[in-house]
Amino acid sequence: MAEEMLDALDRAGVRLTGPRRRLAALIARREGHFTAADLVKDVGRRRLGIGRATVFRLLELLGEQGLLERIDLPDGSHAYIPCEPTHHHHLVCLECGTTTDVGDCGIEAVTREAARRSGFTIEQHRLELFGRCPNCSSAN
Amino acid sequence: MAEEMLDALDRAGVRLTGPRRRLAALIARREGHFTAADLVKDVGRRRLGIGRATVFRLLELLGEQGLLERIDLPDGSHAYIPCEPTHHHHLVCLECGTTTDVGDCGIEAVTREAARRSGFTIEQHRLELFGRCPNCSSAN
DNA sequence: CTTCATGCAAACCCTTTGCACGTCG
DNA sequence: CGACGTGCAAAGGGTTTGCATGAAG
Repeated sequence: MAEEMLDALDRAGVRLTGPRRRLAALIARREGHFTAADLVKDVGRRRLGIGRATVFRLLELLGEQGLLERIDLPDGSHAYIPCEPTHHHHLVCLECGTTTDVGDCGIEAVTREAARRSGFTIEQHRLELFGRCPNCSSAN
Repeated sequence: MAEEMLDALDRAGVRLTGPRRRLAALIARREGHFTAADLVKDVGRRRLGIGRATVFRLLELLGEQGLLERIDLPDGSHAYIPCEPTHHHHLVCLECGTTTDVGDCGIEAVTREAARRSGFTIEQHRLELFGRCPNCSSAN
């Protein structure tokens, strides 16, 4: 997973520096969504000596490559989730933070219908689903 | 429109003070989405002597009443749009900022399908559609 | 060796909070 | 009059930027 990221960065023509390798490893070992602050904390805890700026810069790079997506949590804060660079939507567990991707599920039809009703030309859409993952639903 | 807001605030038991009346008027005369900063600028331009804090506090109040919704633009920034206090989704014109509400459009089926595939229990969803409104599509 | 990346700190937003004063009902 | 609302300034997060130094190819 970390390799996948590094490969993509390599293909994008950016340098595979030490900080980037170490950060990619940190991201890969995360589960579910995480915030930039989480990563910055990880970096500090492990005394990796990587600066805040570098963290944000790598998050942006990975976002451009489609390996990371920034989502907006219901409380308005931002989080990142690792994902495949194909079109999809996110399911976020509100309890443990786990995320899953789902494919189309018929949303095309919804956007077509909305376009018909409104007269808009729809260019992009964002669908985020929040709830409880199988684990957290049954634990409850 | 401003009256609608004031009525709702009244019903909610908050005081209809001068600053709140003036702010409601400013919001009512806006078209499409706007940011908190936009409102703060309006306030300054007209020398209404209303503080930043009051703007944010009213935005929050109106949000609680369901008359205003905070949406996340594709660039990650936050904006507010006036809307009806019923469940719906937003269509945002990327060119002029106009917004429209659309009702269900079949999204229930989509969430059910996503739940089935993933095993998640879905508690809330957010769908935002971005594109061009009839005006801006034809002008092009 | 040249270009690109880094760390640090400071700068910048955006939003919230504390508090003394004003005002609505 | 008493509770609630206000403006101001300061504090607080999160994110970006400027710049001298360091590493990659």
